[in-house]
Amino acid sequence: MTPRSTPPDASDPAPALDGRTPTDPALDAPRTTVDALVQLSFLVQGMLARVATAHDLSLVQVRLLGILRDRRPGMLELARHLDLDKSSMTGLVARAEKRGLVRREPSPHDGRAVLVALTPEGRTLIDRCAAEMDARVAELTSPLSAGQHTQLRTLSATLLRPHAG
Amino acid sequence: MTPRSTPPDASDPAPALDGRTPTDPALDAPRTTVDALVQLSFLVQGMLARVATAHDLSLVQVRLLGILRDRRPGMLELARHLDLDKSSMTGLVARAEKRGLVRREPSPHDGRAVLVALTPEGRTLIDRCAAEMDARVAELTSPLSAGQHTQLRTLSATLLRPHAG
DNA sequence: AGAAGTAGTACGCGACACAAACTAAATCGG
DNA sequence: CCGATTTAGTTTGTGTCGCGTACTACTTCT
Repeated sequence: MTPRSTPPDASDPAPALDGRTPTDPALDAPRTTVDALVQLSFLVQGMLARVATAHDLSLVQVRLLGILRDRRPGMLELARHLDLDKSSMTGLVARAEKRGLVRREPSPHDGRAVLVALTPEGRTLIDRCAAEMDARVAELTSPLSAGQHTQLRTLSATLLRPHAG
Repeated sequence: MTPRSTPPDASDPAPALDGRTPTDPALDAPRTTVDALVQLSFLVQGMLARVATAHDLSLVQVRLLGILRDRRPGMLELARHLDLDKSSMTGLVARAEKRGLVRREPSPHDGRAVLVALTPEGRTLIDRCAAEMDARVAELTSPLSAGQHTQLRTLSATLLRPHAG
């Protein structure tokens, strides 16, 4: 009864990659680990997106402000963090700037570069938004026992570790 | 050494809600369960999005085609599944139709309704795409032991159950 | 038959993302 | 020091996406 060393279900034919919640009345638990991860990611992202739009922000803008909480990067570094083209940053930052959430300042060391920083209004907004997101997701995990919390953190760490960078 | 009964970290002040992978060299494991879930969701969604764009599809289009794999819903039902406004469906389906991935047919029972179905080309594409997504995410979970696979499925089921519907 | 509800579309708007072309500043090789 | 190259960022144009509003056509209720 040794656990087999191959993942038990990676070749299942029809994973639920559409992000919908199955409507089957009885057995709607994910049948494969892949399904579990995909469905979970859609659930979490949906929550985050809902909170973001409640604050009149897109998810990308939340990520932008979130990065700026402890950094003052240039446009290119921002683009790398957000996995966007540099040309996409211009509009993104411009819109945030027009709303007074963000400030552009010239780099002291590089005449080409622009540093992006949170304004006090931006900080207030992202803090409020992050707190609410935290609350929502915390509520999601509330049915878990303390041991399950630990399990989930451990599993996530294992999955995230090879992708740090 | 009994595990405490309160969730250990739900009130941590600064969760990494920006979806970036921490760049700290040493300790980059998520410190809270919420962080773990959020980071994981961004990682998975990023993978799915990359595969989708590799097939010249958006994530929403993949979800659309995914739903149609085993259904032939009307526009309104599609909108409900995708959490979109019904007016957003028109364009979405129209673009997919223009690419020959999807077919609109009148409902036999309701003169107003339109049923949306996959074309053979659409089925080929979504199958290929889903298989690749499955492979990517399966690769992500490959460092997990068989027991950890089960753990993750169980945890996900617990988290997803209250949100089925 | 007439009133009310429902399914879908049309249109206008803005956000978002990319690619390609461009400007300006830094850096490199000689 | 000077020209060539690289780098940071913007501009412009195109297309997707999503919403709200208004509209049409068909059903359903009474």
